[in-house]
Amino acid sequence: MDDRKLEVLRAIVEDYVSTQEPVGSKAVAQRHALGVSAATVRNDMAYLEEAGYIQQPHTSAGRIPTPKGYRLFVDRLGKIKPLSTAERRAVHRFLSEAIDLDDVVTRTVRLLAQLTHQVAVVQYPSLNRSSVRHLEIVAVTPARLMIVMITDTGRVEQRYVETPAELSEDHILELRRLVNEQLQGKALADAPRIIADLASLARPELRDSASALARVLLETVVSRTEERVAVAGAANLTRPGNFFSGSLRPILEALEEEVVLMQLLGRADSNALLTVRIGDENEIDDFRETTVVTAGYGPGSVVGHMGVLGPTRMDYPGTIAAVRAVARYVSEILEQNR
Amino acid sequence: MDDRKLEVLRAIVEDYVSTQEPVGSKAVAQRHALGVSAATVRNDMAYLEEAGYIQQPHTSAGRIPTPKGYRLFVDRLGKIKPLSTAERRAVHRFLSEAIDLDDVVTRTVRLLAQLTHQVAVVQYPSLNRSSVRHLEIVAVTPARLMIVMITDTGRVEQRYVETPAELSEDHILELRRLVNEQLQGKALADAPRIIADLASLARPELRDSASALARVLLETVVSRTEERVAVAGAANLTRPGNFFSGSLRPILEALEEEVVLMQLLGRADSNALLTVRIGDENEIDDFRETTVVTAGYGPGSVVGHMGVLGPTRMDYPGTIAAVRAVARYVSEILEQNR
DNA sequence: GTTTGGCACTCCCGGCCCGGGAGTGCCAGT
DNA sequence: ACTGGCACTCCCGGGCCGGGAGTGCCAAAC
Repeated sequence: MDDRKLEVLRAIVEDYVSTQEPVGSKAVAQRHALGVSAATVRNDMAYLEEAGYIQQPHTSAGRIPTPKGYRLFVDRLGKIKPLSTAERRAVHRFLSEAIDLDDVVTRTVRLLAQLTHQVAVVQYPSLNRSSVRHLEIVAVTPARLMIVMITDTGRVEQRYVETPAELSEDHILELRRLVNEQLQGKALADAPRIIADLASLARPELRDSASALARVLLETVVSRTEERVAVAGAANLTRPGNFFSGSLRPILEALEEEVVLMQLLGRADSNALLTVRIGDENEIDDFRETTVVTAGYGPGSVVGHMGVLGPTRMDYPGTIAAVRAVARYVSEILEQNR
Repeated sequence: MDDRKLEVLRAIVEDYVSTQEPVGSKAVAQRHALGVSAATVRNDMAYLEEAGYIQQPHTSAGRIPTPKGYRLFVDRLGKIKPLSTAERRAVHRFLSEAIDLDDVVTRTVRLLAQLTHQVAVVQYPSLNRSSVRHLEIVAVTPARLMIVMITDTGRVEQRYVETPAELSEDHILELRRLVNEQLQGKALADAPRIIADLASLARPELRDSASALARVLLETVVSRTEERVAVAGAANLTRPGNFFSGSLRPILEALEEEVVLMQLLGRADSNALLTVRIGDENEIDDFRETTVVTAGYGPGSVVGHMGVLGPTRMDYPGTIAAVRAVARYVSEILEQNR
């Protein structure tokens, strides 16, 4: 595979991304000073098509890249173009105004959508990668408690507990001390084990209440609300160029399914800095024409993922740069708030 | 205005809503046993058109209702059709599984979207219609506090406070007692007044910290995150019949703008049980072809609104019944959790 | 006076055809 | 190995046309 052939592929990808129209040999020869004629480009194109990097929508049309072609472009040809300093400054300013975790996530997802003109998805810090900062127990009525769990990433979870007996103010203080002694600073992944022993550590008269508490706590740390995600920029799906061959329907539906979104953001265990999944690499039927660019974020270690979702014909260098920059800055913020 | 003319209007609205196609005189005469011929119906139609209740998309097409026509239908003709018992049971089961306020809102908005096949919008309980259940103060570091406010509707707000001096465990206990004594059970609308005096009630050595705390508390109760809303069912915009004459773009954009959504849900001060705003009654340009059905909800008094948004050609009786039923049941749940 | 059947008229809609244009593949020449 | 030329293919948009649905009006009937 010739150097010039690679240049031709790059030209096709770049032109197609910016014009959204199949690109012909003449256009490539003229607009990118390759120093060869259109006929030569045609020969190279025939080769690239044979090799599966580009294709024709129909005979006698220009060429468009295949997923395989985009893959080669991303891996070997695209030079990531960093954000402008103005953009960079805007990111910093906008994110540093966030007042709490919810706000950080909300702002992040909007920012990503706006920077990339695509649909953005941000996962809330995953509970099983966080640790307990504090557990609070509040009496709502004498036999009804509210427990509030605050994690090191700033997530707050609350649950109600019905206790078998009425509890005095002192009892509550005691329970609060107990659970915090045991759980504070511990990783949530380890919490179930600790919680199992919780009741046995309480004084006999409190044991029943403690085990009711433990039951709800356990539910909280393995809760199904664990994987929350925020979405923004759905309107970008209707941008002229972002038109998907099918209808928007399945995409819009998928965007409301947490399960699907989590699948798109990637395995929870992946610690890769940045991932680009192109077309059918996504393994979900409705996303055959979709590219997903994701990055992990977190203070030190990865606690969640964020990403952007758009048509395979996207501006890869720009999108990758934006996702990476935002993920880095959010990580910094979480680091500071620890 | 003749009784039969009203029947003709009802027939037109019902047929148009179900078929999405202009309805002609023949269809009306046949399908709705009016006992008159098509020619007679034509005369009535001419009258209804003259009066502004229906219109022709073009000469020699059938008629479709105007917003004014829908309005008359809703006010005088539509008999609300209650949910089936199966639906009713599904609503109860689905909502009663909610584990916290967030979950209630999320489930509600999905339920509404699913029941009505439209876009659903639910406002979180408005802070200034709630009261304080409990305030929690947690030391993150000796000079950094986290305050968590829990309202009677179950909303949780958190903020960080940097204190001018390091505080001992006892100091924190004291501050916690102070703010709870002053604020517990008080309406948030009254809170600013109370907070203003907070610092003066603290012991001299805590006064600086108390006023730092008060500043953040004040910010919290008048916070701009006050009006949170949840949206679901955007995919329903792409249903065949829900096709808006323009593109989806402006609608999708509006759905991500809290300000616009709040405007659609209606003035915060409206206590009307149920509101239907048809077409240009919405006073927002992008929603000229949209109907919004909203209801207030809350334990006893209204603390927020929920609603459904769809094309003017919607199933009014069904939608109204669904919104009303869900709003009632959510109110019950909030009542129980108090 | 209201209702009805008849009838001419209007307008949309889908299918069809057609010419222009863009792009290709191939070939012979450099 | 590259280039210019050329015939070929196919999409696309515009224009044309006939069928069908629905109307408005009128004269006759109830």
